[in-house]
Amino acid sequence: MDKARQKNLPAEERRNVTVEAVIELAATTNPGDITTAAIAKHMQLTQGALFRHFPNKEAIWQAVMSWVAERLMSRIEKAAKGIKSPLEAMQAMFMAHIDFVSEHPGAPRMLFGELQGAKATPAKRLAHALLKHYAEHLYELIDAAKSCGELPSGLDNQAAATLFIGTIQGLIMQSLISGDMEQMRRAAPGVFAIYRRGIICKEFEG
Amino acid sequence: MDKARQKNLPAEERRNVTVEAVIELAATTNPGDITTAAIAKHMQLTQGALFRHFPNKEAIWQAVMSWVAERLMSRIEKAAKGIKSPLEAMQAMFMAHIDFVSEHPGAPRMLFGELQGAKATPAKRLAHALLKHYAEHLYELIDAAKSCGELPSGLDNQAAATLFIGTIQGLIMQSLISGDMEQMRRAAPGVFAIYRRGIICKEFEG
DNA sequence: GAAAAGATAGTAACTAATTACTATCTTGAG
DNA sequence: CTCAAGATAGTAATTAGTTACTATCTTTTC
Repeated sequence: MDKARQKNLPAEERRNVTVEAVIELAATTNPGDITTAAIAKHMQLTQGALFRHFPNKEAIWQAVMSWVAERLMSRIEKAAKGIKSPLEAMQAMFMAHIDFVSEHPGAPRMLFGELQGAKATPAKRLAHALLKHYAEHLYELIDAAKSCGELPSGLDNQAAATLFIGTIQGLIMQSLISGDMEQMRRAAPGVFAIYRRGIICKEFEG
Repeated sequence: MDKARQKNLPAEERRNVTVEAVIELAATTNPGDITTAAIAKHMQLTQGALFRHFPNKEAIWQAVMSWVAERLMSRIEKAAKGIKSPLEAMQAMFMAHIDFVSEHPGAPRMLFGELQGAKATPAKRLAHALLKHYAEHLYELIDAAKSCGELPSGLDNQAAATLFIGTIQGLIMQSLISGDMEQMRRAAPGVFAIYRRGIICKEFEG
């Protein structure tokens, strides 16, 4: 089980362990402050040994972003799958996302940290692709909901999608700040209920 | 005007210029990557000279956080002042906040960057205080809105406040990611409209 | 025994902070 | 007013400590 403390792991396994180590470290450490030495120490390895499996630090971050993108999207798509009502699917997607980040607090921190950087690293490109993929999925659901009358056709698609993602990002931010990831799980249902009413309700315009 | 390129500024003025330099740098650079050398270069000063006005780097960050807290809160309070309707006041507050960060993109980056750090620096304490102050202001407005019937008494106060702040944070995040601060200004009204309907609307429960 | 994985011991570049020295401004005595 | 004396602000060079990365030797595994 605890591959992290094992020695002489095959290369691919070692790379996986490295990615997990980074995610774990990112849960409590600012991503920019995570050094290769800290990563190595966390997996009971010497610092130089890391470079047997990654050509440079950037490659490690790329691997981490891939990990996050794959796991997050698969979780979300699995959650929404098979739900006929688009609105219900959106809610399931929302909750699955919250679940994921409360299990892996380091994941959103890596994402945000990477996206905030000015320079266009390969890892940043991966993060961008993830977000784009996410938004497309959302647009489809919103359009489907309009088609079947679950959402009013007059709803501003972009605002609705922006607020969906923004709501999650806001929840994450506030949990990161308070240091309590459970807070996010508790607050999520009430917060989504407001969002839901906001996009459904046709009244009170202006 | 351009005090930044002037030499032999009085100490207080030089400190102000330093804070502004940091905010400007933070607009395009990850706060953690801002070095004292970069700050000094941006104000046409030698690196060592900075430490004639600040005992250490942490003191610079403290000064920056104070700057952000003062300016942001004064803007918001001024915007809400004199508006009788609590709901209208909330909207004015929202827009003032968006205005502020689109003028000073570095400000939220410093805030988030500092809050994400694990260790409790003095700057982080300032950031926490700002957020607490902000939330209190919000709670008062929500309660007032309930009292005068603008918001339903059944509304979940905490969820409403969380989503208010979260919505802003989400908008900021997405603008930071796209690198276009104007996007935030454009998206803000539509996004707030959804939020507004969400907290007003009593229907569609469950 | 050969190849893969890890340990050890570096290096060059960078960072915050310090220091000895210089330039500029301010002030008060003659 | 004037100009020396002190105060203030800035420079250039240097420090100790980190960081990503590398070269070489050792161990493990098949």
